[in-house]
Amino acid sequence: MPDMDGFKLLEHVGLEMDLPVIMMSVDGETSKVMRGVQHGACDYLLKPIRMKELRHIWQHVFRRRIHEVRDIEGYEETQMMRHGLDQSDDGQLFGGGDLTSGKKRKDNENMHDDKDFVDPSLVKKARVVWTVDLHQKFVKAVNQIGFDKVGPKKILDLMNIPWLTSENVASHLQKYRLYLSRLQKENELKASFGGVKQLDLSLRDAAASLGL
DNA sequence: CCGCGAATAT
DNA sequence: TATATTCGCG
Repeated sequence: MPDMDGFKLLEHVGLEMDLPVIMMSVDGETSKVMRGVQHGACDYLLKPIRMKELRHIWQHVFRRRIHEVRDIEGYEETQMMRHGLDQSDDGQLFGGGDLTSGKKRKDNENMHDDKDFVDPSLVKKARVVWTVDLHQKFVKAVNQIGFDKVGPKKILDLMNIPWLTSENVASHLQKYRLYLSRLQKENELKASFGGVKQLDLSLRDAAASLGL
């Protein structure tokens, strides 16, 4: 990336993609690390990264998530301002029992022993973006089937786009129908009350309430 | 169980 | 607003 560094990328991701970010760099300068974390990175790991860190990398995301939840719910809990610098190898990423001195750490969700699997609840499924291109295929399929017989499944098949689901199509179809009915409604009104301007709104409402 | 689609949620 | 998810129905 000739014209972008990790920080700029971090900014873009945070702004446009809603993905958790963990920065990695050989540069351990405190200011850089803080900058990364303060700008939304879940953590900042120093290279070379050790296997243990990698194995527990999800905890960085999870820890941050817990903080967010607690903030919202108004928990106070004095969490030491720890930015990413706890390079302490397997260093208790959750700050072990140290912070909450004395209290024993119960089997919190933290204690996850299941090593290697990423919590699916942390991974967001990408939203489908209905680009013009995609929409055109959609419309094409709809017309090809016939307005009356359309269903998400048929459309999906005709569109032939593997990653698309029938739910995606169903959702879009719902919107599409609303859009069409809106057009139709306007046309009907214009047809019967052509030039009338000021009364447009009240007439529409009257017609609607009468079930016309 | 499946496919829909209206309602509702995010 | 755009898209996702839920839920009752046939």
